[in-house]
Amino acid sequence: MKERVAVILGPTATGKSHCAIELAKRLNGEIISGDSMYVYRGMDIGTAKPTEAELNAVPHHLVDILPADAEFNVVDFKERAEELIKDINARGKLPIIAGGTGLYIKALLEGYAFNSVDADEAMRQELEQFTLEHGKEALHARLEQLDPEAAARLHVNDTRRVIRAIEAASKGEEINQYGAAEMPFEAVVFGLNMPREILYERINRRVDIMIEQGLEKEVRRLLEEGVPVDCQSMKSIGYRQMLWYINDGMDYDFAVDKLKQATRNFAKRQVTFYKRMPYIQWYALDAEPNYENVVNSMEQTLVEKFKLV
RNA sequence: GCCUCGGUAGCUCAGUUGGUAGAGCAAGGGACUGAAAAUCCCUGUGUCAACAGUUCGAUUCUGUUCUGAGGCA
Repeated sequence: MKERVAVILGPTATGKSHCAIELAKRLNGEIISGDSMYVYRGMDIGTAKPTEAELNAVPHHLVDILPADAEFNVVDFKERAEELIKDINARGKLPIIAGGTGLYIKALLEGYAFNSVDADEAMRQELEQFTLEHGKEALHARLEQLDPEAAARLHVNDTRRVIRAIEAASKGEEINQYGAAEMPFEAVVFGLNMPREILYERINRRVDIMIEQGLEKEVRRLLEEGVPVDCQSMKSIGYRQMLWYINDGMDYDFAVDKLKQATRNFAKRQVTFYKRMPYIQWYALDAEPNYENVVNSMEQTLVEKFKLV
């Protein structure tokens, strides 16, 4: 018998967290965050993390589990999420994954077969240095020697993926491109989306709210706490642009515009990614979404599918 | 009122010694298997301000008009 799991995903600012919490209250659920940035403590405003009250309303997992300078990746997520799903089901509750990180959720639901080669920070730095000195073509040529198939698939300029492929190949493995033959879960996957224009307006508004809530202060506090500017979390949307202002002298309003723009671009990338997840049941929302109806519909679907009482 | 310099892609501009035009940014589309809020790829038709004149042909030259900036009164 496969483990059951409900999922709510969608581009940023569509109201995923809200729906997940409502649904969890009604169906005796626990929420597993499927968001790559919610894991970091102290990064609340810029990640649009649910409020303290919301987090306490229903059990949440994979939120605030790591310091801001820690590393976290899709494999960490997959392992932890699998464990949590099993555990929550075993306790007779419903696991609900809510989040926007497409790769995390896709890898989990489709049972991605990752190879066994861990991220090797030293090697990555060395390869980056090599690229600076000899160029992207030379780096790509190295991969060509080790794994011609991967080299053919990866663009010369996509240094990040080329480095990962070399990292794996140097230990005699390849970057896998396959998942489980069939879905490892009894999953119901909901997607929230809205017309581009409306979504963009919501994003712009949400960034304005982040600014009012004190995003700048949050970033300055992280810096004071010694979080390095080049760590993973500080390169994410919101933090990166605030650093342009704080450390690089960019005009404040310009940085805020760039932040809005980056979020809009991100939302578009998310939607593109979800197109490769054909099992998503989409809810097309409008400017004033009636979340009550959406949650009712989700609840009904889950009750039928999982035969809940 | 006069003089000067402008008005070309959503924005900032380039350019055509007259043969209907191209960069950056924005935007759109796509990829994605251990950094994914990351990383990368592809895509440029627009009354060349309007009208008239010269010309085989005008966005390009000439004139007028509208309009922006600066200068002089």
